[in-house]
This record gives sequence, C-alpha cells and structure tokens, in this order.
Amino acid sequence: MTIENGENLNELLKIRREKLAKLIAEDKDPFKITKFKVTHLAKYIEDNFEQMENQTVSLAGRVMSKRGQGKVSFYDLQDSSGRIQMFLKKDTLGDEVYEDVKTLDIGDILGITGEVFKTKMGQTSIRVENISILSKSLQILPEKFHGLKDPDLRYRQRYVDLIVNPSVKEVFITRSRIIKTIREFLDNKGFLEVETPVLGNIAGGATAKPFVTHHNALDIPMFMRIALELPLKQLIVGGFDKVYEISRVFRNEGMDSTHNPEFTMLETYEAYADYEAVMDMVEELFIYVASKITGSDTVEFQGHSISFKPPFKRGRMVDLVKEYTGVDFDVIDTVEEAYAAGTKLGLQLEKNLPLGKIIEEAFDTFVEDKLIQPTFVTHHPTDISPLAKKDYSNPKYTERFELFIKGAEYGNAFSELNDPIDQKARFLSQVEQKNSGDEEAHPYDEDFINSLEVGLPPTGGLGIGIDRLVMLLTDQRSIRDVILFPTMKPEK
RNA sequence: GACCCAUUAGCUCAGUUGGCAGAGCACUUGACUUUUAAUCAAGGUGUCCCGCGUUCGAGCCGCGGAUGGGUCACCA
Repeated sequence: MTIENGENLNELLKIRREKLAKLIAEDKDPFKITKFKVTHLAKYIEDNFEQMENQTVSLAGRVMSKRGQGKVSFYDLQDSSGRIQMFLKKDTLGDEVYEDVKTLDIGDILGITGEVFKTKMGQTSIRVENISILSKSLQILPEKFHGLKDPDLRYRQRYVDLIVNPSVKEVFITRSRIIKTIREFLDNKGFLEVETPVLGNIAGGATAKPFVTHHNALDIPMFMRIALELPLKQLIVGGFDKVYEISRVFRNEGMDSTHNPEFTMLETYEAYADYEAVMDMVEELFIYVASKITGSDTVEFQGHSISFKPPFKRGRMVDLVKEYTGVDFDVIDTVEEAYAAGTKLGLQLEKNLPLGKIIEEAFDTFVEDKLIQPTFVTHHPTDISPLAKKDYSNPKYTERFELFIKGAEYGNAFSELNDPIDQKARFLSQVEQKNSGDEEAHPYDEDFINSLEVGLPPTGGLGIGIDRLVMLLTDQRSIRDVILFPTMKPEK
C-alpha cells in the first residue's frame, strides 16, 4: 500500500501520483510551500456567523467531500476545529484555477481565502477567491459515510482514524483536559511537579516485570521504570514537601482491554500526611475533575451511573471479604488455616503463598467485581504491601487503601513506610519471595534504604492510573481507545 | 497462556450446495452556475490474510500459521 514502485500501485494511487506529477510539471509543487497565514477556524466562523458575515477569512485544512462538478462546486474543508463548506465558482476563480479545483482529491490540504456567506440553503460557506494546494494526499481516505471501523487499522493508522472519526478526536481532547485539570488541582494545593528517571538500575516501587534494555557506553543492563514511587519519596527526603509526577511507566505483562504495556501514572507524595488525608484528597480530586470535565458529579460508565459525591464507601479488605464470603480472615493467623479456608471457597491457590496473598486472592475473586460505586478498600495485609507503613494498632495490616470503581482499581495509596529498619526487613522478605519463585517480588534497593536512613518524614503517597480515569470519564471500554498509539504487534 | 470469532476492491460490507469475484462509497470520463451521503450517463477497480492439503475445480472444505477483536487466567 505504501510501496513507491509505480508498477505495484493500484489505479487509485497511480492517478494521485500522476496528478502530483502534473502539478510539479506546471511549477505548482505543493510541497515547496512552507507556510500559510490562517486567520480563522471553521468552528469559529460557524458559531459567530452574524459577526463574520461578508468578512474575508483565510483557512487551511483538508478536503473531506466534494459536491457539484459543473461550473460551481461545494467542497468541505476540515480543520482542527471542524468543517466548513467551500463555495468554488468558475467565474470567481478563473478557468485555469477552476480546472485545478476539479482535480483536487479528498484528503488534499488546502489554504483558502474568501468571504463568509450563507448559501440559499442556509449553509455557512466561504466564497473562495484564492486557493493553494498545501499538500497533495497520495493515499485514499476511508469512505465518508461509514468511516474507518477496522480496529486494527484504526490503531495502526491512528492519524487516519482521527481524520475520519470525529468522536475519536473528542476523546483525546478530553484526555488532555483531564490531565490539565489534575495538574490544576494539585498545583492549587501547592504540589510541585517533578520528573524522575525512566531508566534505572533497579525497577522498584511496585511488583511487576520490567522491560530490560542495555546501556552501550556503560555496558550494563538497565530497566524501564514500573512505578514512580521511590525517587519521588527521595524528593520528600530532600525537602520538597509536596511533589507529583504524571508520566509513563512500563510493565512487561499481558495486554487486554484494561492493560497497555506503557501507561500513564499520577503519583503524589505529601509530607506530614497519612493515608486518611490522602483519601480525603482523592475524593476531592475525583469530584473536582469529574465536574470540571463532565459538568456533573455523576458519570455514565458502561451502563452504570457512577456517583463521585463524597464520602466514598470505605471498608477494610478483610471485612469486605467476610461480607461477601462469610470467611473471617481477621481471626486466621497461620498460612495453613488461610490456605484451607481459601481452598474451601474454591480458590486455586499455589503453594508457598504468604497469608496476605491468600486474602488478596479471596478479595480479587469474590469482592472486586461487586464494587461498582467508588469504594476505598483499606488495610491491606502487610506482606503484600512492602512499601506501606504498618497499622501499629494491628501490624498484620497496613495504613493503605485502594480505590475501586466498577470492579477495577483506580488508585492505590498508603502512609509511606519511613522506618528504614522495617523497610529493610520487608525488602529482605521480598527477596525471599523472589527466591521461592515470585518473579514480581520487589527487588532490594540499597539506595532507597539509605534515603530512609537520612530520614523520610511521615508521608502520604498516592498512585492513580490516568488511562483508566480517562476511560471512566469518557465512557470508553478499551484502554486502546484512550491511548493515541497503543502497543501493537508488528503486522508481519 | 487457553478458547471463540473475524480477515473478500482504497473504505464499509454481501458472497447460496465447492462451478466466470459482487454492491455502495471512493475513483475515471462526460453533463450540470447554490449542493448537503448532490444528481444523471458510461467505465475501471482484487495476492478473496499467508502456506500446505483434499478435489476435475477452493473465497467456501481440512491442517498449520499471522494479525485483530472477545471471554477466561495474570497484572494497574
């Protein structure tokens, strides 16, 4: 399809190349043009017709449809704001220019100048007086009525998807607004936006398989980050009291409608705050963003009406498991008992699982799906939360919460573990889990321990998956519909 | 990773029992000086995802593979 060898091109593509060759032969090579002065956008003219009527304007955009082909033609021009009709008349443009107009193709990019008026059918239009071809399109755009539907093509050639499916463009405009609104919220609270390394010698801050790469000059392996967490906490050590980062992280795991190998995380850290303060902030953040973006405190998502009115429901993980299964893991203190209880519930449990993993399995299997409205699940077992501070009133659990909406996790937060002795012990226990086969256990990070020894104040931390939040607020079912260029296998 | 479904013209899709490959849009030529998925007339459009097999004959049947989508498992 993109092969340049003329012999291999189909008729439609040959014709376009011939048209370009003709333009070049007539010294009208569009690719020699470097700029065009745009004075107005299509949508602005449409929305402000009264004011714009009879004014001369210049617009640039892509030809999207052609009607009429006599001595008068109506072509639609699509710019970044929308579409407007061009009124092209032989008398106005002259014979030679009008001949060129007739050979324009859908997809060509034009710069036009003319007067704003309404046709007798009431259609806002530009009476074109000057026209230049700014780029010749050598490919054929999809059909005007059905658009581009094939998901494979839509994702691989997102640029075409964006041209022909206006609702797709809307989603990505909303995505940008959501991120901007989050920044606004955090900036107003005095948070500092920072950037930390994507490449590192250790991939920590979460339990996931990293992408491995190689630094040639140093001749060492390097890892793409799987979380933002550890360097951000080190910045709190360094004396920034409120920091956040919104950036890409990478996890070398499966892909499906809610997982892309690279995705965007927000993490915030606030000194002298605990997980309950973070919980309050999350409630505030969600209603702030939802109402700014949708104008409402309730959104429709995949057939559910989700309300962001605070307070969100709150429940300890073990209490929720008890509510949905009848099994009270709170009174179970040995792995053996927990294993027996989990197996009795029908869980397929591997051997050597820590107690907390069994509780988490029970939660994932029996509770997660049931949490439709925003719910804070709190007090995760300590052995599955290697970076969270213990709840000192009951050290089996941590001062942690995850936010669930419609059965999916939207946020993860805790009172950060700032005791270097405890952190060291947790890392060692993770190393033990790694040695007994858990590939995703957290690696030992000596530099991070050192920073805790220097002294991390009590700190509340938060992570939110931005892509999923965008899905929620734009009612998209697949993460691929909120990522411009989702990860794809090579075509061949 | 397992299972199910899809893949036919640039795009959206039909394709009967295995017997010459189809439509609409788009495109080409012509007509048309206010059209709205413009209209009218004529015309061209193909690695039927790839490979192997069965058959006189495969878009269609069988086996293997690719890509995508869905469900499940795992992960955010």
